[in-house]
Amino acid sequence: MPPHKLRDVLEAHGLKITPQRLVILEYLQEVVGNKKGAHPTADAVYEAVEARLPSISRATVYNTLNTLVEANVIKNIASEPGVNRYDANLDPHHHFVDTKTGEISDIPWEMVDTLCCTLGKKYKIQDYQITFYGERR
Amino acid sequence: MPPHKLRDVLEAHGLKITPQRLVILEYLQEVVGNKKGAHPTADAVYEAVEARLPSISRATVYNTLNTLVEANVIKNIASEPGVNRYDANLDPHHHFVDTKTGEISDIPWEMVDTLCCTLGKKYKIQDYQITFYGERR
DNA sequence: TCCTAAATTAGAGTTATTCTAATTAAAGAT
DNA sequence: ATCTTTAATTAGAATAACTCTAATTTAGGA
Repeated sequence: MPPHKLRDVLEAHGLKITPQRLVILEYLQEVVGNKKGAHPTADAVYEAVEARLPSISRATVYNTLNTLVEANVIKNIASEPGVNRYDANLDPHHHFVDTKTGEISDIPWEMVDTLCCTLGKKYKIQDYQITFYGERR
Repeated sequence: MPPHKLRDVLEAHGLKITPQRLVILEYLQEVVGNKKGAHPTADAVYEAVEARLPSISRATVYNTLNTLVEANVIKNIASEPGVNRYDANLDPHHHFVDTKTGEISDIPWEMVDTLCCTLGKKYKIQDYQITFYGERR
């Protein structure tokens, strides 16, 4: 995604445009779809952006990630217990965790047949996330 | 579950029977199905068992929870990013996270209609977990 | 009862994340 | 273009979650 587009994304969500936010969002966009490194942890984001903007602080990375999640610019995913990962892919999708390698990949929404629901009577579902655990063939 | 049953569970999985393990497993079994406190974090388990066995160490709680997960006596659940919760309910089920209150409840397997899968060709699925986010009606 | 491997312990060490309070910078108004 | 205000950024301290270490205790088989 070109830089002016990134700016538009931030602006559209009422967020101030700063070099730190641009570089973090740029990185998150870049890794979407990568075989490795998609769904980075906060620390992985810090490592990556620190190379591009050496003055950046850890606190800024954490703050920015939280801000982006709250503004619905990125998502926060719970793929593994105790681990906090981020994902700039907002297309509806699920996740597949390779139990051998730990690699996490996206499962397109359409790949999983309609899932429904004796559920709607008791709960108002805002979102749901399927996490598959297994091995690639 | 009566104490001798708990012993049997540990024994059946090749684990030594210790007072610490009994009290931790007992607690985990007790809270299954509770409206609040089911799916406790390690710290919540520590707080609860420390009242019953004041000499118990945090390290033992962490070690034991890991041991029980590895022995498939309990499960480790990834309901929220960055949070590690434990669940002694081994019946197949999914989870519902109330986005208002944070309360986590079980969704029985049958409550969700058959979910399948253009998936089996590419992936060998060992397990999957659906996490619903929303509000109770 | 004895023996040995495994479990438990307190506390130190790590890692992940948040807080604090001072400094800097974005962007609307002049 | 400059000023002003408010929000963002910063380094480092603080906290939380978890693991490691090395000494001590204990379960359970011989």
